[in-house]
Amino acid sequence: MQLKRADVVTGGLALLDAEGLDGLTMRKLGAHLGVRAGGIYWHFRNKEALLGAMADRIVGEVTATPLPLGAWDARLAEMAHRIRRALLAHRDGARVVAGTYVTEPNTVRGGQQAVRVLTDAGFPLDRAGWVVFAAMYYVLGHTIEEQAQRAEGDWADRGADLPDTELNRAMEAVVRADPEERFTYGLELFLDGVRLRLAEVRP
Amino acid sequence: MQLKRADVVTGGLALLDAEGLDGLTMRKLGAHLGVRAGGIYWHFRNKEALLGAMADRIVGEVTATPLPLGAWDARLAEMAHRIRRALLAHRDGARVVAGTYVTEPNTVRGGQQAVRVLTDAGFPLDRAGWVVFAAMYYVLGHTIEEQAQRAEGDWADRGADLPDTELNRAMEAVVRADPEERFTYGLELFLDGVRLRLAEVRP
DNA sequence: ACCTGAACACCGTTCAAGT
DNA sequence: ACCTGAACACCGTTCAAGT
Repeated sequence: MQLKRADVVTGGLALLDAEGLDGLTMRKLGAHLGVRAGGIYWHFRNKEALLGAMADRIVGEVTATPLPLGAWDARLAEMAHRIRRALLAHRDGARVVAGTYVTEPNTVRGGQQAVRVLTDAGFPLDRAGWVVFAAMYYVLGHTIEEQAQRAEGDWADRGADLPDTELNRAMEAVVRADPEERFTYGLELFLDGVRLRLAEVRP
Repeated sequence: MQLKRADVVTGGLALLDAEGLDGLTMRKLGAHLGVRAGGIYWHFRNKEALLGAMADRIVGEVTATPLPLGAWDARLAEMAHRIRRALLAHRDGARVVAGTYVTEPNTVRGGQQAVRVLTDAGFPLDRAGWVVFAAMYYVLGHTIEEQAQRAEGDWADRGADLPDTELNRAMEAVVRADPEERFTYGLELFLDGVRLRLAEVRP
C-alpha cells in the first residue's frame, strides 16, 4: 500500500508520542512507515511542513465537536480548555503547535470560531483578533511548561539549592500546584479583562 | 588569555545575534572563541546549560536598573515591558529564554521582585506566584511570535491563499498591527483581572 | 586547569536512478 | 507517481592525550 500524506502525519504523531519532539527524526519516521528518510520528501517539502501538518491535526480536535451554547465567556473558556487538552493529548504537543503558524485549515477555523464568539457578544472585530491571539499565547506558554515539567521528573528538585526563604517557597509552590487549577485561574484573570472591555463598549 | 565561563556566554550571545538560534552550534561558537567545540565542554556540562546561562544573562537586564516607585500595577507593567525589551534585544531571545527554567539567579531575582510587588499591594503570596507565572507565559508567547514574524519577511503573505472573508482579513490585521500596542493591550486585559481580584481581597 | 585531536553516532536534505 | 541508494554537509558529545 502506498503512503498518503495523512499516513505520514499519523505516523509522525505516533513517533512523537513514543520519542518526543527531539527524538522525532526523518530517518526514524521513515523506518516507522517502511520507507527511507528521503521518501518522506515526496510528501512534504521539508520537516517543518510535516510538523505544521501535525500541529494542525492536533489542533483539529478543538473544532471536531461543536461548541456548546451558552454565554460568550463560558464558550471562550471552553475553547481554551479544549486547546489545552488537545495539546496535552500528545507528548510535546504544545511545543509542536507553538512552532508553527496560523495558515493551516484547522488552526484558521479555530481562530475564526473564537473571534466570532467575541463579535457575537458585541466585541469589535479588530480587538477580538487581538484578544484571541493573546489568549493563545497564554495557553501555549502554560501548556509548554506543563509538558516540560511532566517530561523531567526532577522538576521538584529545581531550586533545591536555593535558600529557603518565604519567597522561594512560594515560587516552588507554583510548580507543585494542580496545573489545571492554575490554568483556569490565569485564564479567568484574562477573561475578567475582556468582560470589563465589553462592558465599556456595550453597557 | 584563557576562556572564562562569562566569555563563553558573551560569545554565545554574539553568535546568536549573528546566526540565530538554529545557527548557534558548538563548532561555530568554538571557532568564534578560538577554541575547538570540545573545549566548551570544560566550561559547560552541555549545550543546554550554556543556553540556560545565556537566557539568564538576557533576563538580567530586567533587574539591572531599579524599578521606579509607583502604583503596583504600573510597576508590574513596567517589568513586563522590560522583559519584552530584553528578549527583543537579542535575535531569538524569547525562544532562548522560553527553553530554560526558573533556577538561574537573575530569573529567580526577577520572579521574586514581581511577586513582592504583588504582595506589597496586599495580594496573597501563593496567588501572587500564579499571577507572575501566567504573565510570563503571555510575555514569552507574544515575543516569540513577534520575533518569528521579524525573522520571516514573508509573514505578510501568510494566509494570502485564504478566502478574502471579513474574518480572515481581521486575522491578518492582527499580525500587521503595531506589536507594542498589541502587547500592551493584552497585558492590560490581564492586569484588569488582577485588579479585580485585589479589590476582592482588600476592598 | 584548560584545551586539542580525533572519533562516535547521529542529523536534514538532495537527487540520479529505479519501478 | 512514488520511492531507493547513496551521498553531502553538517550536528552534539566524549575522552585520551597534550601543555
